[in-house]
Amino acid sequence: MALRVVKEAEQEVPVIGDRNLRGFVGYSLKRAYHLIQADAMRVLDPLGLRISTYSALAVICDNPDLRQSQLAEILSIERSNTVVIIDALEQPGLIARHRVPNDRRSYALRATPQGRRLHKEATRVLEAHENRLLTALSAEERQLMIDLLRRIDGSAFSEQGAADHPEGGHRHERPD
Amino acid sequence: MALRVVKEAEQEVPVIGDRNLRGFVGYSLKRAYHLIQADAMRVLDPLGLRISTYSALAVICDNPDLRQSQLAEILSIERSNTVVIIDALEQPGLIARHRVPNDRRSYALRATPQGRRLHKEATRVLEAHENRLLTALSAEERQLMIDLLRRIDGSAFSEQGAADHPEGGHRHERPD
DNA sequence: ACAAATAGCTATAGATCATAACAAAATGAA
DNA sequence: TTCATTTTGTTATGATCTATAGCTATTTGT
Repeated sequence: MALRVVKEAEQEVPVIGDRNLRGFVGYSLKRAYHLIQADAMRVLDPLGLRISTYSALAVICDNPDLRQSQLAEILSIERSNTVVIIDALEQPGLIARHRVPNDRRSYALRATPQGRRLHKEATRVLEAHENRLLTALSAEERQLMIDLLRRIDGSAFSEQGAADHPEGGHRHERPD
Repeated sequence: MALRVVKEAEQEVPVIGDRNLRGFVGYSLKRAYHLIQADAMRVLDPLGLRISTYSALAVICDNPDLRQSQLAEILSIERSNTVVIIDALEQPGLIARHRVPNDRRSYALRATPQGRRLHKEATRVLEAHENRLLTALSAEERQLMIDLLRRIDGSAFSEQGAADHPEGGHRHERPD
């Protein structure tokens, strides 16, 4: 399964692999994310959830009567993408779109009892999944990692970010 | 500017946001990766590169005469996906597929002078991009992050199978 | 009253990754 | 040698997540 060394003469490629790429945070980030994401997908699949639907369900459970735009902002995704996610949660009856008395445009999202139950179970499953994948890190190191990661995407806005990007920045806000 | 507060009476949703999701390393990983990936894509675009093609170009530059399967293994992607990436690099003349004397199945990948030049420039651009996005982290913290991340995807194989490399690397092969 | 902003929605596309199946070539064993 | 197996590159296809543009209905603000 590892690479087969050329047994013949051949040119004997001196492999240094991805050593130089490793200097980039983004590269290691990508590799680690890919591993975790694939396994999370795997363990969520039997529950009928994907990563995006689990995240949305979790936020909705924790923030009753949330609007779809608020959900989009919390998860840093586009409003348009929340629609299909919400659909996927509403269809099996995990959440419900309730009308808001004073605003007929928006919906108040609320998890159903089944939704809350599934969320609980999915959370357990995901905690087991992280414990399985992160055995190489202590609890302190995991928290440290979370803190470091959070400082990355926290600084996207606070560090004079959103104001001076006329175009081509990370878009979460439309100052237009 | 986190959440938009409802201006009217409304139900005043008490927003706790994604606090519970933040307990998962995977969630913060995803957010941070998404930010970095989007910006990396943006800065690579004018050079005609995507993240996947840059990564492949970098590995090919550092490992002359690499085979496509080896590239796949180093980058942890499927062989089938290397094909289109290699195509995208070969078409503008950044790399070339050379025939291998003793094995007519495989190709020896080698970067052209233009490929090496573009790789150098793209690397500078990406370093600037990381310096811009990671201002919240010191150099030591960035290295710490890389180390922590690497321990995640390093442990993916030592878990049960691949009793190969104790040394931090990935699974390549034995140079001997 | 009416322009502007907001909420949700549809359609579509790009990027990454995985899987299955295939042909040509190399390998290994009978 | 023959022949089954493995390896290499390849094609086709689908899943996931994300972004963009444009649309309708509603609300807001002047």
